[in-house]
Amino acid sequence: MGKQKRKMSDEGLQMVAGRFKILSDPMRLRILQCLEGGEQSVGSIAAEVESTQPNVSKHLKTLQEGGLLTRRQEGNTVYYAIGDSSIIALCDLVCQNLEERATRRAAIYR
Amino acid sequence: MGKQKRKMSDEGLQMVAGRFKILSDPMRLRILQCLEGGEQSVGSIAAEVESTQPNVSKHLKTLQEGGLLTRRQEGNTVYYAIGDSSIIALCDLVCQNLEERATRRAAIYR
DNA sequence: GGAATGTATAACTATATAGTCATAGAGTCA
DNA sequence: TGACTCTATGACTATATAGTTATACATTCC
Repeated sequence: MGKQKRKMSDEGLQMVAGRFKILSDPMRLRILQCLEGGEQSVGSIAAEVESTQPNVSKHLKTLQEGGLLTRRQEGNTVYYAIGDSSIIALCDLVCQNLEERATRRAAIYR
Repeated sequence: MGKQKRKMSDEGLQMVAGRFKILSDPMRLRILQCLEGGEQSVGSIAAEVESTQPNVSKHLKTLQEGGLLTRRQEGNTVYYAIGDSSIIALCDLVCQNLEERATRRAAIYR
């Protein structure tokens, strides 16, 4: 019968949806993009994404609690880094897909 | 310098975030899962996901406008189907990742 | 101790949206 | 035409959350 796919449980769906939800905010994506270059402090991130420190702090918490970031405190400053590189791959996949769609659409209206 | 990654534009980030947002709801994931078996009518979907017809209709609209579903009307009934199979791959990726994380965590507490 | 710095949090506002119920639209069939 | 079926939409409620401002907390340095 080929690959038989079982339906996911409600908790499973909730978890997957939650994962996507974390990635469904432009500011959080900017933060992730910002951390692609490597570990960075909160203040440094806030400056780079051009947002306020409290706002960035909240997003960082969301990302870390979701398991996407690691947190390391050194003295007074806190450094965050990407803790799950598969996330970047995921984003790239979506980007690629959107680009394809755009290209196809452009081709139609050539 | 290896692969030099350019920062995405604000619109780009918005688009990617929007894509993730569509997938960030358990009911919509259930609907997608329901359509993995093939094209189905609105009523049939509503029954399978155990929700009301108006609610399912609204989610279907969201999914279709996001380019994830195709819509086909035959007489009185409307059939939706998965229009972008890469979405399923995306969900599977996340599932896989979550399972790995769970397994790893379980291994720690063995 | 006290000032300064870096981060987290609490309170609040504004906005978005999932779900429900009622109803409109549209197609089919008698 | 009228009854019936299937889908879409409008109005509404409840809930979640992004962003802001002020402030607490913690660490370092004098």
